[in-house]
This record gives sequence, structure tokens and C-alpha cells, in this order.
Amino acid sequence: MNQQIRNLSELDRVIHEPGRLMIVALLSAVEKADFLYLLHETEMNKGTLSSHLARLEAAGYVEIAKTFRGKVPQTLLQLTAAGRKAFEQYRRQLKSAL
Amino acid sequence: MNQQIRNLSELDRVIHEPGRLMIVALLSAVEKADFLYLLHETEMNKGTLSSHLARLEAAGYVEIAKTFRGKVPQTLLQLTAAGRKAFEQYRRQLKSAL
DNA sequence: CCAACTGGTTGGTACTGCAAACTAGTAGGC
DNA sequence: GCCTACTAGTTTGCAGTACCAACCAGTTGG
Repeated sequence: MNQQIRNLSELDRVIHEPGRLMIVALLSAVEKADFLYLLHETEMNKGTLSSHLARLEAAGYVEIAKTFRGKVPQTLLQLTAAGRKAFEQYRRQLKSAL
Repeated sequence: MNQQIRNLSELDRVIHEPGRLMIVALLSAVEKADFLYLLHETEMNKGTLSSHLARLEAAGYVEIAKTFRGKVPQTLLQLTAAGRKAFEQYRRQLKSAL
């Protein structure tokens, strides 16, 4: 009967971390974003954001595309199918437990 | 418009940790429990459970009462008012962001 | 030339989750 | 009484990680 609560121990730690949860939630809402957009929305510093993105990329949850706007570098981020799926499952687990 | 998502960075880290989230969710449901009940429900090991409970006590979220059942020690746990309040706020923040 | 912006990387620190080892006491066998 | 095994829970040490500050390379504006 408390199976939903016990499931909490299997929450995806990559997504669970608040910083990354913000990133994933934002990306799931806007579909595409650049580095600066995330930087301003999340109010993190660049180092933290960069390492969280690297972690999400390593997990296969976001795709990082480095492009240029003119000669200025621009990094575009979007959720992968796996990332979207993982986020959906994360939400389901939390909702059923709370 | 993304204020709810930005609020995720202010989630209560004490409650956010999955192990402790399980404990708090269980305690909020049953009102009172002993150490062994939590041990079996959460499927953690004793050391982990003990340290999480100590952390929750330090945060003022649970009350730890050591008693005896016959001659065998028994540790009773229950949420404090502050703990219940913090849990409610945590749920509200998550729900509004997801 | 100089300052500011973009998108990072590289330490360093501080925290924290976790399991193994440990303590304190109880019960059972002989 | 004495030894062993068990129960209930705590302490300790380690490994991992988030976070920030500082630095770097290249670009643009003044």
C-alpha cells in the first residue's frame, strides 16, 4: 500500500537535483533554448549551468548543439526523446507519491 | 511566467533527498511510527535510516522519542508541526512547477 | 586599445549519502 | 555463571557531487 512511497527511492537522481530539474522543466516547456536564456531563467552562474548541462548530456537527456550567431558562439539546448521520457516518468513517480 | 520553475532552486534540500522524502511522506501518512517500521517500509539499511532521522531531527522536522517495549529499546518517530508545514510547502512548490 | 560579452574549463571547498564497523543491551544454550 | 547470537541503533570513513570563483579564448562596441 505504500508502494508509491517506496518508489521514491528510485527517483532519477540526474533529474532530481533542483538545478537540473529547473533546466529540464524549462526545456520541456520551451522545446528549445540557448545557454543565455537558461542562465537568466535559472539564475545560476555559468560554471554551475555548464556542468549541469554536461551531466544531462552524458545521461543522454539533452542535446547540445554549438552554433554561431554571426561570429558569436551560441549553444542551443533541447531535450532528447529519452530526456522527455525520463522527465515524464519522474513526474509520474512524484505525483503518485505526493 | 516561469517563476514556479525558478522556485525549484529553493526547494528544501532536507526534505528533497529521496530517502528523507520517503520518511517524511510515511510519517505524514501514519502520524506515528517506530524505527523498525520505517526500516522495513523504506528498505534502507539501519545506518542510512539513522543518519537521515538525525538530520530531520536537527532540522526540527521530526521528534525522536526513545522508549522501551518491555526491555527492548524502541525509537518512536513523529513529524513536528514544523515538519508537517515544511512538507506541505515542499509539495506545493513541486506541484506548481510540474 | 580597453572593457564587456559568450561559453565555457579548472581548481578548491564543503557537503552529504551510504555501508561497514561498532556499541549497548537481551535472550538462549549448556 | 559463561559464551554466543541477536536486536536496536549510532558512529565513522569514504566516495561522489554541487557549487562558486577565477581564469581563458575569441568577439564586439566604444
